[in-house]
Amino acid sequence: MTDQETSPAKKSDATRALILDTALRLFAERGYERTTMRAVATEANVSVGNAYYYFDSKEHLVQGFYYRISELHVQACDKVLAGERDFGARLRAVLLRWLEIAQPYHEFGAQFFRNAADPASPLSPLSAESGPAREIAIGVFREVVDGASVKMDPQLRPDLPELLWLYQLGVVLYWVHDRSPDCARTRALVERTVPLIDRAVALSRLRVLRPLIRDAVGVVNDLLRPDQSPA
Amino acid sequence: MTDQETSPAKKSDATRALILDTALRLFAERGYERTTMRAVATEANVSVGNAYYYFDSKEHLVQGFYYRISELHVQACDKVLAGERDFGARLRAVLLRWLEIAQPYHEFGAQFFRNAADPASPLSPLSAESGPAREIAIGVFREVVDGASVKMDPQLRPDLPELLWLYQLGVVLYWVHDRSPDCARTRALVERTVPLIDRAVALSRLRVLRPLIRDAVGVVNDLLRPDQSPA
DNA sequence: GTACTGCCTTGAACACGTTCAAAAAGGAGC
DNA sequence: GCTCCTTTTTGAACGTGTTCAAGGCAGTAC
Repeated sequence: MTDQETSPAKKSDATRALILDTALRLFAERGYERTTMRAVATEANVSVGNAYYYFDSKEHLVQGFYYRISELHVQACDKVLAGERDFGARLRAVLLRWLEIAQPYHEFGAQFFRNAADPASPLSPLSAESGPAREIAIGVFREVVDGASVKMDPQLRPDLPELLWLYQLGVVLYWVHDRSPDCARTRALVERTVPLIDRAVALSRLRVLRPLIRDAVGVVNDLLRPDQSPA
Repeated sequence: MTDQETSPAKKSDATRALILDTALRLFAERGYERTTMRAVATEANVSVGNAYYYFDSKEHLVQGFYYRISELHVQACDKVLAGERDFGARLRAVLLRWLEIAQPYHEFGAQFFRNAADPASPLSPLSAESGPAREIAIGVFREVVDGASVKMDPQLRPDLPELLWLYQLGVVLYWVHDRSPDCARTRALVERTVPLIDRAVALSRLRVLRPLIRDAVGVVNDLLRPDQSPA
């Protein structure tokens, strides 16, 4: 229940990293279910118990995946966002980039989200333990918004990155279910919903809509803030 | 992978029902994880193997829960919806009623949604196997819409029930995470989001919003229809 | 050197979901 | 009654995640 080694990293790190790398490789190769802890241990040349010394459970190995994807995504987004100023185009690029990066882990992604949906799991994107990774992910969307030339309800702007992150969560959920070749359907979802969001954001300036938006943002702030919700 | 006894019900039904009842009782008493198949079998006075003769897996026992809740909810909604014509009030009543009915299974609900989020699982609310139960659930929202005196974009009306069902899925997801006493936070979420939806539906008649709504409904129809999406 | 202390490593053992070959219990036809 | 076939029932055995008592293996103090 404890031991979230994010920065202190006391325990010998070489072995830890070796085990994690081995696990992620096997997950990608065979999928999550078909990768046994015994196999991970054997391939990493350690004992089963030793793997459990570094990772509290098989699920905890998955968190490495979450971090890795986030890192790669942030890197990739820096390049992708460089020349583009249009909000919709920026959002689209960021989402499609994520899909590309995560593609090798597609089958495995199902298991990831199975855990993520379990509130008891430390892997839930809303859990305190996922806080740092979540902040990074939301940061990408802050970048998308801040670097874009787009007019919108000023009340919306500070919270839009978080809302976009929630939207991405939805896209990922769809992606996880997606069995179409090369996940074409998920890409279609992005292509069709990004313009909708783009237009909705622009429309947020309409006077009639403002009170609605203000209240909606209020609900998100009061009840959906990860740090205080709902646990 | 087969054997979804929904209507044919060849196998002796008494034993099957006994096992299911026992399981649901134990789930409610001890939670899902702490209820072993051995315990279910013992309490139901059958052998472990026999339980597996009637239910392909422990997860399949959970589907019984899904059906039971749906049934109770539909029944309860008939009464609740009788006198009320206001859309917001109807929606609110239906959602709050669900929370009351599901309350005894709150801890267990976590496990339910863990399964539900797994696309490979037959328990996913979007899966073909959950089709009948889903239709019933959406039917409740159709009833909410049809019996309400509310003006809205006519393009929206046919799809609104399904959208509301998706919204309820979100509420349930929140509820599953909710650790506040008596799930007060989830009830607060309902109290605050229902008026928002009520206003949003009313605003759907605005000319400027119509194209946006039309396209959004189109996306839902093309890409979120359970029967063809995304699998 | 020896002893102590704290980190690391081990693999056997445990718990629980699941499978399976075999046996029991019905039932149909005679 | 007996035979043959299907449905149901059994419990031992298997696979896998996880735990744990025991044992190395530093490094430090003396």
